[in-house]
Amino acid sequence: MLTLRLPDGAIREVPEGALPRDLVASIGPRLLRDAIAVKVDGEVQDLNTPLRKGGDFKVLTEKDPESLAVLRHSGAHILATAVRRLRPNAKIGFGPAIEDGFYYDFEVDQPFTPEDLEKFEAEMRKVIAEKHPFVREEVSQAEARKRFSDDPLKLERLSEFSDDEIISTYTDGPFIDLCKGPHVPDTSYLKNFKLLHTAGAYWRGDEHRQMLQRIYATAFWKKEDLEEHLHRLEEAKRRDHRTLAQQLDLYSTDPRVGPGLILWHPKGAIIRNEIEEYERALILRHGYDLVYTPHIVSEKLFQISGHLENYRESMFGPIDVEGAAYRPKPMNCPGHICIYQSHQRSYRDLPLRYAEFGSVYRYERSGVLHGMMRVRGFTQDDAHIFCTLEQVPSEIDRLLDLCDEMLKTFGYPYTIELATRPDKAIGDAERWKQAEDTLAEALKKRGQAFTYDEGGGVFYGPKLDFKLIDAIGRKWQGPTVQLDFNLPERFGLEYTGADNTPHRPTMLHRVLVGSMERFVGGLIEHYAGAFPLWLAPEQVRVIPIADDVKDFAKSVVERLRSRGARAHIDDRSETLNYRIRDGELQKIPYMAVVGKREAESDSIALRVRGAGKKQEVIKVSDFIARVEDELATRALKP
RNA sequence: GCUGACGUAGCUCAAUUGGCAGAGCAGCUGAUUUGUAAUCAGCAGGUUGGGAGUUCGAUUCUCCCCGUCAGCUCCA
Repeated sequence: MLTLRLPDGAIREVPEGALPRDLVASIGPRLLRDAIAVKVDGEVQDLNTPLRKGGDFKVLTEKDPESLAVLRHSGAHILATAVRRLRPNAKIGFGPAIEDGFYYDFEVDQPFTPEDLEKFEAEMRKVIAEKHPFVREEVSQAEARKRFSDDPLKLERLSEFSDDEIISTYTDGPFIDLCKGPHVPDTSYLKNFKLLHTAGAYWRGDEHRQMLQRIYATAFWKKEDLEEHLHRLEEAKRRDHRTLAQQLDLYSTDPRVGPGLILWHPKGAIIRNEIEEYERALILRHGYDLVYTPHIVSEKLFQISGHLENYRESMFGPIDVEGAAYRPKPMNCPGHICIYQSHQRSYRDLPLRYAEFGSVYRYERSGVLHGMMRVRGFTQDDAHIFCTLEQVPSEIDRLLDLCDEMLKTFGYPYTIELATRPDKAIGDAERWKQAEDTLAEALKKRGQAFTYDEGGGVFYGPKLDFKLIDAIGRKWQGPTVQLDFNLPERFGLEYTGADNTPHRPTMLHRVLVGSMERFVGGLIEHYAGAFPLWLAPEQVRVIPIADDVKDFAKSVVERLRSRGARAHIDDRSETLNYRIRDGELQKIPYMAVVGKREAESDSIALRVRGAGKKQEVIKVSDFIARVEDELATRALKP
């Protein structure tokens, strides 16, 4: 007998092998109707899988988040069912639920076209209407091989099962799949879904193996949720930094320059420069020293650092200089280390914090390049902190302050992950544990919530990853702080301690924005191109209604400029409506319309971006004060 | 790098089965002097991404290269 504990504390005893369906029915017929699956001892299983263990027992309905993954996984089977009907020769790969939906991989002679997707979707609706039950069977290896004799990909997976593993198959009408489940009771449960796109995907994610055709799709319980999801995809498209950057004239690329290399236009450069100036002031306040290091350096340096050994394939090739090999730098750390080593260092010098907006070049495979987000040349706001082991906690504490201040300025909420020892790691386990604990301690001490990213650390040390959450809820890579055991060893870094003997300093790598290119790209999407005043390339556009107030308009521009605002006049001989529209499309934060009335009272009719016709007439002096205040505080909103 | 799709004026897009490459916006010139999201007219703008091939004839068909996009893989 199995003992099951229901959420209300009630205890049920059922014989081993009993079906959850029957137990749910005995709790209530209404509950059975709503039941999608059950959770036993923390594990989700479907209603028709025999119970094998006792423990906490919970019936999952549409309300439980776990049930959505079950629905989506079943959606993948239904997709495969439809594909198999229309393309009987398609070999099936895997079809799991993923974060926002599900996919299924097929091996086919002819790749899928968008028209195919429409047909598959129509066929899926038929399968759904036919209301095939998902039937689970547990079978022997031999029986399974028979059932999947025409599916080489499944046979490959079957060969990996150990003898004591349960092999289960699921059928829904005409389709059978090797699958451990769980599934919804029948195909009619899938109501709100959409096939999204196709793409190639390597079999088992291995680029040396054949490429399968993947169909991505999504599904939700409620129609509104599906629509909201599709709307979110639209919204992401609307905010695409590549489109917005073109409209706003922020950057471009040029095949003559080379793919993945960004040309910052004047307006984009203003944004970047504002960020750099802000950050420079910020880090000077936080005790950093600014340094500069060369863009190409002798390859020998990267032999010492180990970059050549570990990242050779993503470094640009050597440049021959009088017989010596030089490389564009992929990292700034070796240069900073050389500065450290330019003197003998005392414990009194530490911590030393070297910061640089360092441009680095990394070879990225052509297929991964993406706007400003993934490029071959970018500028890191890089810094390296050299300190004693004892100073690490206080340095981490400082860094957390720094990151928090910066992320608030840009209006990003964030979460923190502590990435621990990866499989491929140097240094002993003891040291890793100690370093991880140091980081965790520093976080806990200030009551900072964080999660662990097990095995996510870099080979030379654990790290803290800040994940930014943007305006439409997407996560982005934010600041990172890494502890490094490797480079101080490799370069033989030393400082003289109070005991007059040499000691090895500890090194922290940290970036705040990371790649300036990626960060600005992210900001474009976060703000949907409508930058807060301090970042806006053009902050105020002054629009004289007619030529007779042009001089007054010019004086308004001059007064704004003299207080540090980026103001321009739009005195083109276009209609007022035309110029207003242009200003809105360019997402200018403030438009100051001036006519006779304003000129006579030294005021402006202020139009705030996005506020439409709502406008107020204010004195020029008041407006300047308002702008100055907003700039000084780097206000996110007017 | 791989799979698939795409590449026509600065931008967004047209162009029957292979038959003189077009529009809107932007630009320039002129007129218009405007009270809160597109004033009117004229002009100019192209080796149809590059190269080769098939053809009487290629934006259209074939091949190679370059680039872009969706993914896969990768990301110190």
